[in-house]
Amino acid sequence: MSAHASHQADSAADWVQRAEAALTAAGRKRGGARRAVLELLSQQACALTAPEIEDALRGDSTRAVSRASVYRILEQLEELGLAQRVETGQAKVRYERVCDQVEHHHHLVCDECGVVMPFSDPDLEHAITRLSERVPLSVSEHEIVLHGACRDCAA
Amino acid sequence: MSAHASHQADSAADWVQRAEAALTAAGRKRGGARRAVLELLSQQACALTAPEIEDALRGDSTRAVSRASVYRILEQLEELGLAQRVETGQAKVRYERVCDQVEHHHHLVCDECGVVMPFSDPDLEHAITRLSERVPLSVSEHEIVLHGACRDCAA
DNA sequence: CTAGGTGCAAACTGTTTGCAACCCT
DNA sequence: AGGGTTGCAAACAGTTTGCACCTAG
Repeated sequence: MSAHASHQADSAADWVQRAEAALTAAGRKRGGARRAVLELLSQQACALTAPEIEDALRGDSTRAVSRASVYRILEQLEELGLAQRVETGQAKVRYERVCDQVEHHHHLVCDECGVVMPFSDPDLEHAITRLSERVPLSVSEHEIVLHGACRDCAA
Repeated sequence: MSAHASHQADSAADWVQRAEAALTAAGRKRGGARRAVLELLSQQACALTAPEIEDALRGDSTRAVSRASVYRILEQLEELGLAQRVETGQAKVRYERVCDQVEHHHHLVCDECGVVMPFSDPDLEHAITRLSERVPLSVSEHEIVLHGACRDCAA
């Protein structure tokens, strides 16, 4: 872990190591399934779904990991802040009417009780608009969700 | 529907009316199920999931609407820009490792081919940070997803 | 030995689809 | 009459859970 040959590879290895350490610190034992998932995630440039992880590990060289384990492992990693969820669309979606009079807005979600509240912010929209022009995608929509604890739950 | 008694009610009625017009313009006929869904959505302050809509219409006074219809109707409304999807968490999620060296980033999703690409923008983060302090939620995380067509698909 | 790790299969929940009946225009 | 609209039920896909067995510490 010396120089700067392959930042990607290095940081990947570092992450696996850091993850193992954090897991141990959290009082967990080692396991082949989790090791395989960590290894796989460490080599990814971007987010994967649980089924994608399951398939990758089953089909590919490495070690096959059962569906249940994949989910349980991801849950652990998220709890320890070693991995993060990313919602990119599809399934378990909410709908609301689009109305000119109800200006464009986004959502606040309380992860405790599940309430969803709307909010809007001009600065944010402005930043998004400018950003949309510099990105390798012909942006048609955008979505922002802030997660946290609502006043009742935070109390 | 004269003055300004209830802005909420007025805009809701307007939306239903506008929706019906748009649907007719798109060559669709009327139907009781869709009418019920429009009515329900028009009265909501924020986003609902399909199951919530189904339940609300079944249990409550109005007209019960079958699951399939709810989904088909929402799909139509989305196509015509009368309703919008909002992802607030849960199901069909992607995971990626959290790594200090890989700075905080968000995602670009091509709605055509499904590719997911990462991006990051300081201005945006700044706007989010400031916003987080003014919102009725103790924000712990945020998520931004830009949807559109990637270069290949847009070509 | 003991608690955590893993696999398997069944249960759930949200979403989609095939098909027949129905109603608006 | 004709085509969009609905409902019902079955099929799907992602996620979760119960239970038995295995394994690191």
